[in-house]
Amino acid sequence: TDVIRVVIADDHRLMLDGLSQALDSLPDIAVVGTVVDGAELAAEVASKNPDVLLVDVEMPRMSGLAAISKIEDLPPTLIVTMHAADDYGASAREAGACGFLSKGLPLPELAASIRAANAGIDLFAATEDDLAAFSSPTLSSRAEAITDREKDVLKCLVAGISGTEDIADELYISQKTVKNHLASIYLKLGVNDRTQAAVEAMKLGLDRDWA
Amino acid sequence: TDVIRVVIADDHRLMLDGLSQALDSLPDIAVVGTVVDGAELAAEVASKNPDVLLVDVEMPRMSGLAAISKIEDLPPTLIVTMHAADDYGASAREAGACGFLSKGLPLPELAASIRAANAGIDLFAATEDDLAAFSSPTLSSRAEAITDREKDVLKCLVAGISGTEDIADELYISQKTVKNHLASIYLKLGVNDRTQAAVEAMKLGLDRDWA
DNA sequence: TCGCATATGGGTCGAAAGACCCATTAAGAA
DNA sequence: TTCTTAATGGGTCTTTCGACCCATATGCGA
Repeated sequence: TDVIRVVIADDHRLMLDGLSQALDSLPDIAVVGTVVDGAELAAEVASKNPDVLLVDVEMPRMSGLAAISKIEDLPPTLIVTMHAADDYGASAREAGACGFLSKGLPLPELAASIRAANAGIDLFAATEDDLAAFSSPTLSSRAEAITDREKDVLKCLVAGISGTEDIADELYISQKTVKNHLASIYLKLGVNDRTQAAVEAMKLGLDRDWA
Repeated sequence: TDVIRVVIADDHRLMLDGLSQALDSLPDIAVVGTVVDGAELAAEVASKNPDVLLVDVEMPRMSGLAAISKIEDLPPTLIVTMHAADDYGASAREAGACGFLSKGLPLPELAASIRAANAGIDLFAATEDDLAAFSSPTLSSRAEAITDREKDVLKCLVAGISGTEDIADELYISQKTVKNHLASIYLKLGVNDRTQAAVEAMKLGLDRDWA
């Protein structure tokens, strides 16, 4: 599995920059291009050839919907809007979009939607259960085996709680149990000590993605 | 100088999450709290005690301006808005804000504004030149003091070389010298062991920036 | 019902880490 | 020149870590 290449269009730089960096920090998503104006979108898509498009409806000069309807070979496209209502829902579908999202959505759900769109799923027809399947990043296989409690221990590590006793206090378990979880983490991540485990966890983005 | 602790209020989760992560990734800014509703802002400010507030004007239930006017001991506060115009400029100043920004602003300029606000500067009275002084991150003074050789040791840590002996072999120095460098790193980063040092190094972006 | 994995816990023991004391050399800055 | 700092090194001591052995309860799926 390769990273998902995304192009974002939004006239608000703060939204654009913020989203870019947030999505880019996910291990399985790469923002390969951004535009502040619907009129530039077609050219950007042509040159960058992204896997998924993220387009704001409300844009000066040319609306998001008008912009995407001008694009040939439109990649899976998600429309985002300020407004909660699906005022544009129908027209978004007509324009060729495969999903319609509110900016009120939490970031992890946007990420899930991007992964779903990339997988060719029509978000208009999808249920929440369908989306749930894409909620976690396509993790490296090793990390998938990490259990909930082991994640808690890793979270302590990246939070600066590195001593066995401190972790035990934080999680309300005995020091022995902490050691057991750590030993099991070492096995699964292929490392030898908690320092390497913490570094691996951060590299895999485990400090951002898990709940 | 310590990191600038920021609380963000915005009803759009995407904006909130995106901004949080983007700002958090800067070495000198930490997002310590977020609220989706103006009504919750006062409580969050009271509990988190941030250095700077970032507040969206447009919010349901309680507007950003109404929210901050209710807060006692208001920290330096920046108002952000969707609209380019300074429709609210005057009222923002009245409400106690020290700056008024459009969401059309690029992220680096927002960061500069946050640093300026933290320094007690009134953005309403500031010129572009004043802002320029804050364009680069106030390098966490702690990290500045890290010497070349200490950086080498940190690089080993984030590269998965965590054992004293392994580091010594990698750098062609004695184990004792490694321990000395580590001890000095702990002092400068304010941590107690190599695991926390590795995590801090990655959070500060030291794994990307140094040659 | 019979596993199997998860999560919890115990103990022992050798190796490693970290805290404290210290010295020497070389390079710059005052 | 003198003073500071970085970088190298030594020794000792206590605490912690990680490896290995083990047990018990729970829940879930075959």
